[in-house]
Amino acid sequence: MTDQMKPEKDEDFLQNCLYFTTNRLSRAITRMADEAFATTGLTPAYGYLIRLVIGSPGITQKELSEKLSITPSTLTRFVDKLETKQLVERKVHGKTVMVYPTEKGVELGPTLRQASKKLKQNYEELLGKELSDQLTQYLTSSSKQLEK
Amino acid sequence: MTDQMKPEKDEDFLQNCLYFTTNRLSRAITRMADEAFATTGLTPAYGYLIRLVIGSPGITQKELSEKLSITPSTLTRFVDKLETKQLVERKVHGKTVMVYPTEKGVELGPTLRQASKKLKQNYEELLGKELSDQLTQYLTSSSKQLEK
DNA sequence: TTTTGTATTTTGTATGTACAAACAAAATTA
DNA sequence: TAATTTTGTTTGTACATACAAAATACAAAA
Repeated sequence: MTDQMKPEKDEDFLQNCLYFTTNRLSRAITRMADEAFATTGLTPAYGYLIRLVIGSPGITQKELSEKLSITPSTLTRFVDKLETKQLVERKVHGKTVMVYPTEKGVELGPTLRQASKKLKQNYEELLGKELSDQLTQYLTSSSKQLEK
Repeated sequence: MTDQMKPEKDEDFLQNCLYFTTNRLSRAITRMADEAFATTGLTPAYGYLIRLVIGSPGITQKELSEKLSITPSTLTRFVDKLETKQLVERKVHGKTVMVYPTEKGVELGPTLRQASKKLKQNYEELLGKELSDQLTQYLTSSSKQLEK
């Protein structure tokens, strides 16, 4: 296993970098996810946000931003948009804001779960269930460690 | 191993979704990468682009967008900015554009490699070399499969 | 009660990125 | 050679996202 056997390719520094490879996959999977969610009228990020709200009506924005691992400012914009579409509503309670699903929001729940399911089927078909699961698990644990 | 033993948590649908987990890690590692590259005056994406140009002077935009797995339109914007900073220059050749590093660009090379190295050290410290390497490899092979 | 601190949210601004459409050059076909 | 198709690039526009600073509101101390 000498150096002559595996010549260093020019672009290896890309393939070996976690930053690059993560973002590369992010672009690919986001494309797939957008497609799978096209029928819902929402992008996947919003879909997941609504599902959290449906699952815990009255959840605060703080909690939402933590569960989604996005910054509070981003969350504010997301909720703004969902409120405009009348899928959720805010109730201010002192300095915290609680978010509730509207009836229309609740009705969207099954459609959203459906889209998630289709997305999962799509990528599992390309990657295999093994790799998908393994990768997903690694990603979660790595995120937790890096977020500290 | 019955259902009572592992109660489904509300937010499991997030943790189990490759779309979500990938983007979550993407946000975390991008934050780290931005820090590591702060000294270079460029964000990591631009840094890698320059390194490719230094490694293959005259590389076309098409090739660059393929190696970086970004769309041609995004690449155009990147090269625009690097040209403004006088780190690369374009030479139009028919309908293709060839990109060359300027002297200033070449000089930046070592600094960029340094930053990449520091980035890698940083995340390996948090994740361990094992996991980092394994994950990176999985990410590359998954991307290849999903990009088809 | 006023002040001072702290936590939550919002706003201003910037970046990376995509898609679709426009454009321009080259290659193919008639 | 003229017309058509393909390929590479650019531009317009939009979205997810972040950070830093401002606003808001409660809590604790003076």
